Amino acid sequence: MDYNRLLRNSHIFASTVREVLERHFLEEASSLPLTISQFYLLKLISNNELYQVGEIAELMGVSNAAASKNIDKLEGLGLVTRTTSEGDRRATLLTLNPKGKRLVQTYEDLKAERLSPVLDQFDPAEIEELSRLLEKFSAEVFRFEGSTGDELENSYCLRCAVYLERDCPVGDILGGCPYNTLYAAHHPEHAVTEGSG
Amino acid sequence: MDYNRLLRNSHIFASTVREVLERHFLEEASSLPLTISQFYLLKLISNNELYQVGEIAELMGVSNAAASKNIDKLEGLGLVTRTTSEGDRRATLLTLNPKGKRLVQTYEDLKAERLSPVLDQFDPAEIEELSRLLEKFSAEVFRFEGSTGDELENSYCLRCAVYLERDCPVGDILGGCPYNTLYAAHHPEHAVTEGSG
DNA sequence: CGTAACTAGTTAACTGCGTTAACTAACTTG
DNA sequence: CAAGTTAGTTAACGCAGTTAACTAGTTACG
Repeated sequence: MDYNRLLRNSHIFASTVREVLERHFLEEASSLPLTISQFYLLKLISNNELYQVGEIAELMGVSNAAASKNIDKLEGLGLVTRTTSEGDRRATLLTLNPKGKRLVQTYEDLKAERLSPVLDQFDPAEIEELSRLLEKFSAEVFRFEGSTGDELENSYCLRCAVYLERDCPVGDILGGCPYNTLYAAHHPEHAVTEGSG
Repeated sequence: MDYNRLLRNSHIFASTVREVLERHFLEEASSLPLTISQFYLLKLISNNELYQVGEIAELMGVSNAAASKNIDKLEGLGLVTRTTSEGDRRATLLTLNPKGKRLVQTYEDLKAERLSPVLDQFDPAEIEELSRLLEKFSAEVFRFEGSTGDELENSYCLRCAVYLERDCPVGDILGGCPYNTLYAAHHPEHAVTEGSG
């Protein structure tokens, strides 16, 4: 049955992404005992240095306390550095150490290398179509979730900031993705204007 | 860039499946404090009663101890019942109570209802194509993982038994999916013969 | 047959990551 | 400048997983 087949393949795909692309490739790229979450944190900082602890917590969908403890660990491993912000001395800014930069790069390189033969099995048109359908499915799910009465904003965190581009339709439906909001705050000169989604 | 777009959409899709279809729909279907894993356990039993504790542990990719503790919890909630096997008095067989059956059914109904308007946004041909591409991607990832020297069998658990059909190409590549193996043990009369893909 | 080796399951001690609540320090407001 | 707010850390706890030790039942074989 089509419906069951789609559900099964969706589950298997989701598990494959998490277990192989996210967990296993990370384990291969580094012998450090990092969880997927901790590596996300690293990637977030590598995308945009000078995040504050609270911003990181929001992008990861966890409490400040959890973010702080994860940062303790990454700092202990020599991957990131805390600096007190000059402008607001309560705030702690995060930067990536060379060791952290190298780890992120090693992971990205390994993933690209491992995925390359996989993607070679697909037509470019198939890749395009898969991308489109994945995006459409996610967007439609949230569109209808939003119409069942629940508050959509802040009720889900897909931890998508790690991969997010500024014009992400799923993020838009989710009620202004936090990445966009923070990006706008960090780069006021080219904030995403509303309605551009 | 195509590659990044595919990675981003894959991550978002994977998170959507996990956070919405698996976690949120479950929370909506029941106020019981069940984790996704504990609900999988319930679904496994609902697919095939009389599993043993160790079989459940293998299908879920966790230790016997963890499976046993999860069963404690489900038993405490009145969802499943342990029975000592007649044939082998060391073994504990698991059956679903009416309350457990109802919970699984409520979740399935709710998921079908919520997904129906989502799927209406797609052509049947698009659904078909999405299913095919999801399956192909997962299968190709594991095919190449298998060729990098690591032992494939037992190194990943996608917890796919919950959704698995008997002829799953991903399971085959993973080195004989545990579901098939156990299915054959439980139903020797129509075991999947090797080479049947 | 009867002991040795194995197997199924549970329990105990521990780890790791999350939570909320309490706290400190710094900033803002009037 | 005192009152209230905000950023971050720390403490106490919960929950799900692990390995190791244990109990009880089964199998193999001298």
